[in-house]
Amino acid sequence: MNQSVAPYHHGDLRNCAITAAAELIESIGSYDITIAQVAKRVGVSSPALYRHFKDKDALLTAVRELAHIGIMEYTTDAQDSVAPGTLAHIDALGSAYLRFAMDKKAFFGLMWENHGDAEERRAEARAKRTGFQVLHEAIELYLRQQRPESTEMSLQTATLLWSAAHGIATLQHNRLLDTFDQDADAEAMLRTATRAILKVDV
Amino acid sequence: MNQSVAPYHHGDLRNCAITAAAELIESIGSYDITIAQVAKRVGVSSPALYRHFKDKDALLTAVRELAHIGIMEYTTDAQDSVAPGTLAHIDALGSAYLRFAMDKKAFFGLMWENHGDAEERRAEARAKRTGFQVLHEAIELYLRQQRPESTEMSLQTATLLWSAAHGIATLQHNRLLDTFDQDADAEAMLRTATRAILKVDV
DNA sequence: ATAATAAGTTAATGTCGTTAACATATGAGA
DNA sequence: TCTCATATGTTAACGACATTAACTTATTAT
Repeated sequence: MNQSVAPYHHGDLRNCAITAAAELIESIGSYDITIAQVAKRVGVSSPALYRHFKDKDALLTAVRELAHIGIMEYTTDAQDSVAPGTLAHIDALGSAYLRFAMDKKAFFGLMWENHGDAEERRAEARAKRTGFQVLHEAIELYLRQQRPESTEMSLQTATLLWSAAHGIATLQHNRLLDTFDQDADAEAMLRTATRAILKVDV
Repeated sequence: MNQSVAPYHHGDLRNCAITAAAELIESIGSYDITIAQVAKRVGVSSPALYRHFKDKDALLTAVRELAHIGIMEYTTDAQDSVAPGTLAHIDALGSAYLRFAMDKKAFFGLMWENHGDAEERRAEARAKRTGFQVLHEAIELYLRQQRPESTEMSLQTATLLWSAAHGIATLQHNRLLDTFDQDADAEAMLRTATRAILKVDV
């Protein structure tokens, strides 16, 4: 049998360690954590974790997966109350992205780091692409309905809009938005960017 | 006398250490360096550096200043060949930003980290604001000449354009642009974003 | 010339990631 | 049920690192 979860001695150390690491990160607001801290939190010795993770980075990679799930939840929730392919839909996706970045600062920072071996990176790229697809589909639908002549640009448009959202989120994350413009409002900025990029008259 | 540079035993350890750290960062393509590595490069013992820097982060902060100077050079060069306040001027600034991000990957990554004590952070915020001012002024000039009715929006416009550039640069830096769109071209994207945000017909 | 101080040295400390060597629990098959 | 291979855990130990302590030497001001 090759069940992915093997409750031997501890029961489920691998998952507990991931959860503990995530909690730790959330509680200290930084992903600069220690194997020893995680081990202590689970009530196990540090080397025990090496039975389940190649190294510290493998543990963080697992936490990054959690973060991807987390942002996907924000995204999914955001879509519940909007009609697919509307401008409101696209706004809701952007807003979810910005809210996740602020609510879960440490996770947001962590999930865009890129360490890990090639295999881990490939897996993460897949997760990120999946998140991107949601935006891409919303935009493709929007363009097909509102600007059919631009439908073929949907991929470029989605990439650009994601970049804008990511830039706003990142700068806000680093407190730079305030530094540049005391009155900056991330959500308003993204709405402006969205309309400009989709060429909707404001 | 209180000369900021005091050439005692070594001559000018402080500056040499900063330079050595920068060279090291450039050569390994990562800002994950070690006090010992820097000390060795300068030919001095590790603790010697603590006569000049409160801690490792203070050294990295000094390197960040170098990085800011570096990006400012790209910016200044970019402005040499363009007429102030033109669209070409704004494009040149954006292009310089993207080129710096790719040419000096490690520095670009380092300069947006925010560690350090409050004092250091304040100093860095000033440097960043100075860089931002260049874009802000170019945009203000552009709007005054081309879209006088939007001149009052220059600060918001500059902040938004910077965000877009930063997002594109960051995603490219993390290899995510390729992940989303195989054919993504950062410069072309930024030009598109610029025109959309400035509401110039393409 | 000398005292104060600036700037360097080696030794030592504590933390961390990681591996080694060893111990024990679990499940599969005799 | 007994036994063994293996999975999972423990403590001890190592090397890298940031940092501090204690000590030494060079420079400057008097």
